[in-house]
Amino acid sequence: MMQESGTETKSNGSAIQNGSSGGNHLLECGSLREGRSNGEAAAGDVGAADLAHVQQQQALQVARQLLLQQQQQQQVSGLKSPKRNDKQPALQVPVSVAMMTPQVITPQQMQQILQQQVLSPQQLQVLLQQQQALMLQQQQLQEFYKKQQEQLQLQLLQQQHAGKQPKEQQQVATQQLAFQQQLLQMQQLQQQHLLSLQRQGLLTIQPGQPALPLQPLAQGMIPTELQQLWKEVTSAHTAEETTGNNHSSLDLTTTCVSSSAPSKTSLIMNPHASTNGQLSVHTPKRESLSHEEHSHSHPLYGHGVCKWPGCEAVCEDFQSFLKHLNSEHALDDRSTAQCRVQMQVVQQLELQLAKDKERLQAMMTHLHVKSTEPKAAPQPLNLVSSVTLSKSASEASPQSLPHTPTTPTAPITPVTQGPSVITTTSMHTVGPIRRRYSDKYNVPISSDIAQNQEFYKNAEVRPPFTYASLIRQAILESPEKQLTLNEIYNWFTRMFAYFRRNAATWKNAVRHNLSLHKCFVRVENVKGAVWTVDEVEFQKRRPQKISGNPSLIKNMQSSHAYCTPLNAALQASMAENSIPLYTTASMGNPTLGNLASAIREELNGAMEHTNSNESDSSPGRSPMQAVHPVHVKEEPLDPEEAEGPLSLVTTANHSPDFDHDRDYEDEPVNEDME
DNA sequence: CTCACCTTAAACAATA
DNA sequence: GTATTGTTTAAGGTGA
Repeated sequence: MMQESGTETKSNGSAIQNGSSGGNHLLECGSLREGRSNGEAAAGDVGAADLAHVQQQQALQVARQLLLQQQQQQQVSGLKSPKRNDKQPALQVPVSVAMMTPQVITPQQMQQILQQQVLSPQQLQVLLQQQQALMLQQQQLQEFYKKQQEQLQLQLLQQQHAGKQPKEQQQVATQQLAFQQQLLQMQQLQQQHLLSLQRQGLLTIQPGQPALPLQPLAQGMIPTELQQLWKEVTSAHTAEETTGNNHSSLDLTTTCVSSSAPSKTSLIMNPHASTNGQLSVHTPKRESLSHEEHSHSHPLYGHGVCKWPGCEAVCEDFQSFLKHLNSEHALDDRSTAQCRVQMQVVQQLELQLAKDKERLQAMMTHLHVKSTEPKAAPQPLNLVSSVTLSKSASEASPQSLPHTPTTPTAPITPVTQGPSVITTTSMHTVGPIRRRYSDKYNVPISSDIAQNQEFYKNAEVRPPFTYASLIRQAILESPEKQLTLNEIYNWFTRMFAYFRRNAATWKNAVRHNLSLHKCFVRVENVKGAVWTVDEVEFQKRRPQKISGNPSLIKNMQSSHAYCTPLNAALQASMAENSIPLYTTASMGNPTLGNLASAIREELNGAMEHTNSNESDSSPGRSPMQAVHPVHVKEEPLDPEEAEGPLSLVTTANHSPDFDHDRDYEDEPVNEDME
């Protein structure tokens, strides 16, 4: 205590400088307005998902053309074997522009929003959710990718065992490489586009981030559409097949002789190749025993249906499936072409996976989120910008260094671990900048704090609540609904990393608020004095502000609009990959589940506010969760209290969504009081 | 512009 | 005497 106060007083001067009110308010004001306008602007992009979808369609079209173009080109150029993936004359320039547009949306929106640097917990929640969704996406993609690989390998080996020349496979692989080259080209073009965006200031890419420029990699096609493409190719094949079989019916097959290297590389590139090879050692052609043994695990057979891409023929049993496989999917041009397309699908998925991984990493990097231990984490580069705060390094939260949004941050600590454990400590924030939305928008403080508990504990984010609200929350969380001043202090420091520094300032504010507001009642105790909350008094000041105020509702909506574009982007991102929208419940991580529920709550809250004015004063699930009558009141309430809107209190009941857990390191509150 | 609210700062007194 | 607690005033910012 003595120590603390010592540092307090000592640090007071500089602390005040750092957190000088004038500058703070300026910043706050700026960020607030920016945020709001941004939110509104973003609200206009609600259709981003649709737009992205349309663009995806366009991109698919272009991709088809691209494919054919490539085929023709290869036909023309004869045996030119595309070995190098890095350099290739650009031939489909406009294509990639079309293809990249959809993906740019998401990170761009994110960046724009993130540029404010003042992230409301909800925003962060959405971002975290997005990250989690991406992880799930990747998992699904990986599974899908595995399956495709298995199919592919099976087909290849089937052909091999059929005794046909390896030339076909070489062709396949060569084609695959060609396609890959094109994808790489598109990547490059996208990177160029990204860079141009960066130059225009549309994107803030921090120089220290190697991952970010790779962020929007080629991602034109989504698996379903690739499947569609597959079908198209297949049907085209079939059509031509009927007409004449001598000529290779598909352009794909006619080209590319070249060396055998490509086929190898194509196999090498796939980590599953070996296992798949093992798996498919058994020739489908021969109805061997081994096949029967593996009948249950045959990648091309499941649920009584042939899983050959585009087939879906019903096979009663495995035997009939084998017959079907040998008859319908024998080694011919069509199967070869299908196999090629399948390879492309796999390649595309691979790229997609890589892209999403990088995107995820870039997102997290941009958010300065580290999954590593906060304590060992090296300070960002820009820590020099705030030498004055270095004294706080000894305090619990080392990351107390504000930085400007434009400042390049940090040695990028690669986010290797799963993002589920997101330690946001590094999102040191802008200490003084704040945004009080919850008080005004009636976002329940209890749920906000509960759901963002870890966030507030680790990140030096100023909670968007007034001191009065926080104090009240602290008191209401206590078992006895009463706290000493010191216990209130402790609650602040325990719950919020932000309040682990500049103690003199905010402690003074706490005391000031306790004394100033009538809603805080000081109760003499045996051991001293405790503070309680007069809920009626506390609620009294709210109605005038909130109830039915259309502008407030508008604010509520605009604040809600923060989520909308992000959700749209999330959905767009999922739509990109034809991955169904995850229910938040499916997210295993409880923290993210909380975050998701927070989002839901916010949405619901917004709806409530737009729908009913009555619930404003005690909105939803009672914003001020526990409207417990104060246990003890020594002094009679002010006469005006009698005329207070008592109805406000009626709806409230104690919802123990944030139960007094425990770790009150402070001595328990004295129970007997005067 | 006004008003209410909020934050920060600071002076001061009472008390442990 | 010092630190803590509590009260009060003032100044400045924000948003309706």
